[in-house]
Amino acid sequence: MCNRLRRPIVQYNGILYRKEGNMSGTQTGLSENLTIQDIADALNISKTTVSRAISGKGRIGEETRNRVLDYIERKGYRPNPMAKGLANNRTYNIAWVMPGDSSFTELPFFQRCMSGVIEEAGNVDYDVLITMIYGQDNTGLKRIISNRKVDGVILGRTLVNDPNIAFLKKSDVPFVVIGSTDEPDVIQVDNDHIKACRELTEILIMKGIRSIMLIGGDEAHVVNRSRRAGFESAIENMKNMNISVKSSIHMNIDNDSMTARLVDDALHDGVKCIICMDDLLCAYALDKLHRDNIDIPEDVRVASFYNSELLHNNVPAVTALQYDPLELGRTAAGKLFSLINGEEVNTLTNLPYEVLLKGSTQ
Amino acid sequence: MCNRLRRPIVQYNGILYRKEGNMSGTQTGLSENLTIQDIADALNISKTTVSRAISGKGRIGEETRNRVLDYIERKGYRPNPMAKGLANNRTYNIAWVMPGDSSFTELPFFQRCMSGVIEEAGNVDYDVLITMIYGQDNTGLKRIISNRKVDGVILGRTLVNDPNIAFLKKSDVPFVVIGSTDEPDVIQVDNDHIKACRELTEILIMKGIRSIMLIGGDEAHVVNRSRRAGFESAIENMKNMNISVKSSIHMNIDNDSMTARLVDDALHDGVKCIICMDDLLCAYALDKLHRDNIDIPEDVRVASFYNSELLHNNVPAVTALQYDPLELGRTAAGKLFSLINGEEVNTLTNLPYEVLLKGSTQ
DNA sequence: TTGAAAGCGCTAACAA
DNA sequence: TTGTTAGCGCTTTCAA
Repeated sequence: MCNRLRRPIVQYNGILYRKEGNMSGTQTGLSENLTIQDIADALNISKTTVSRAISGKGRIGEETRNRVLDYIERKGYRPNPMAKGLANNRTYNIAWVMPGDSSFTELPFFQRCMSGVIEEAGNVDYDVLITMIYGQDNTGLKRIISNRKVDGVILGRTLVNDPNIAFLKKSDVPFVVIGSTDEPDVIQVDNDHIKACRELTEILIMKGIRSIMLIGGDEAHVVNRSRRAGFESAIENMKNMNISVKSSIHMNIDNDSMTARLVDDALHDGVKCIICMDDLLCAYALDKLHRDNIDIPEDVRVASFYNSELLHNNVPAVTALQYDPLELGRTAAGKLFSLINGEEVNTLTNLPYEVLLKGSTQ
Repeated sequence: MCNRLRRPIVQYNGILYRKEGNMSGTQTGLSENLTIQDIADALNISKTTVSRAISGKGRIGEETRNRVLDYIERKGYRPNPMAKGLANNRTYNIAWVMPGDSSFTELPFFQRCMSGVIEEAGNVDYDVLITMIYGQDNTGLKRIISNRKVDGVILGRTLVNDPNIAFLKKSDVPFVVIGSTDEPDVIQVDNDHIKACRELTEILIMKGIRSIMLIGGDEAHVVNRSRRAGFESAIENMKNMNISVKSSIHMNIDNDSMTARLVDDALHDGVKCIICMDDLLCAYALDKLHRDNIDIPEDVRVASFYNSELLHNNVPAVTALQYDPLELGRTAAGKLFSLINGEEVNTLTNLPYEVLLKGSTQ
């Protein structure tokens, strides 16, 4: 059951005759598995001409082209991607690579990036194949590459000394990363986290805050290092302006109890502002503060270096940096298609960000 | 830049000679783009023989086969999927279709199902192409189907009168749905929600609860109708046993304020147990109860027809039904590959569930 | 047990 | 402007 239709081949005297036309009066109203040969036969022209009409490459008479295009339109012809792929050495697929650990996979960030990638791919009739990296295990990616299942790859995030980047560089497949890396010659699409975090931190300090705690995530992730660097650079800048700020930084925090403990410490030490590197950490911190009936912003201010739905229902609204992951995905895919088409692409692209100043730091 | 290697074709006197061997001393240690012809040449046998050694089909000498397999192993040969696909009329890809509205995409449920699908696909050297349905808009799915980019499709959830199921049935592409449907002849993988919800409801009633409110989601989703049916059937059963239970059902609830209002009503009406159809609704309800300082289970008991991380941090722990989405994904993919290989597959598969009785209904 | 050759559906170089 | 033909890398039929 469920076999695709195949044009019947009829055999007489050991000679193969292809049955003319196509056999389907289909339910979808589309002729299935029509080939350019069928079209050529129907219009009394050659395959080449049909191919030219479709691709737009090579000279072809205006009238002939229209005849072909009309016919194709009417019959709902779609080229066979396998055949095209074989002839062009292309798959018309790209890969989207994202972390497989559920704590990351489920972050809206990656979902949105992926949507952007899919959207952009659809525009050029490409599809998106998905694979996950589970910790160190990138067998999925390796399979896809060595099987030559895609024309390019988008890496959803970057690690410090990223083994996947190293692998992709060697693999000779075009790729783009969402995020930043020190690795040279890698096409990167990112937000300028250093600048954004510096800006937000400086704004808070300018508001008079003189004691800040920064709660940060896994240092293996480039983005977390960038956020830290932005924060530190703000503190440094202020110092140069003779504004001295007491600050502490706590990295590699990844669960609610660690966060709660830090929040306790902060309150105990008279910290006036807690900045969290991402939405999840911030949600943990807010949770803890609410449980303890601490008033925000009266008792302590709170800000997040990444905004998301997780923070949307909080009262008061949370000051945060806002990015557009959908656009990151779209842009990365756009760059990748340029690469695939052999165009030059600049290495670094920074997308804009917004600083949302809300009640939590009033 | 970044173009794939192509074997150089050298032309003398108008005759094309393919340059022997392959040109790469590659960084990956794998010979790239080796073909069966190259292997045949190297071993002084024919393409056909090589093909036979690889596929295992057709007669071939033990020794020849081993020579070929050894060579392939050493050189890291991987067949070109485009060429194989063209010859076999296969793509070696399947599609995973899930709702694109962010409120759904981001549910852990779909992520896990997808992981299961990807895992199972990897086992048979297939890859997973992803597409999303945005409300009524299934152009992505249509593109994939009419472009013949996949050998089969897995639909991540079912709707009442699902237009995607109708579309796929007409399309002649094998497909499996995760969820249930009234549509005949559709391969379905699901949990028995009716039975599970009936069971949990009956257990709660047996514990002495005589007034229950059910808060449910979108009735366009088959799963929500099933959960409702299970609940109703429990009430009915109890009635037949002369246990009369006061109950109310509220469907199509999809945000926190609607939920909060219902919780208010429940408390006002002396409802003793609030059951939510899914994790998100339950999280909304718990939020509201905590804000109002209502004691669980003393003042009101709470249960959920779907367990997830969203409920894990609640105190007390929440009574809920538990499923294994990863296994749903794996199973659905397994069925799909059977279909693709022309095997018979039974239409209905129900995976097990667990009833977790926790503190929230003590 | 092995090989020659045709075919999958498309592109592109060359000829007309 | 159009057609002929070879080729992409694999499978499969038929013959040896």
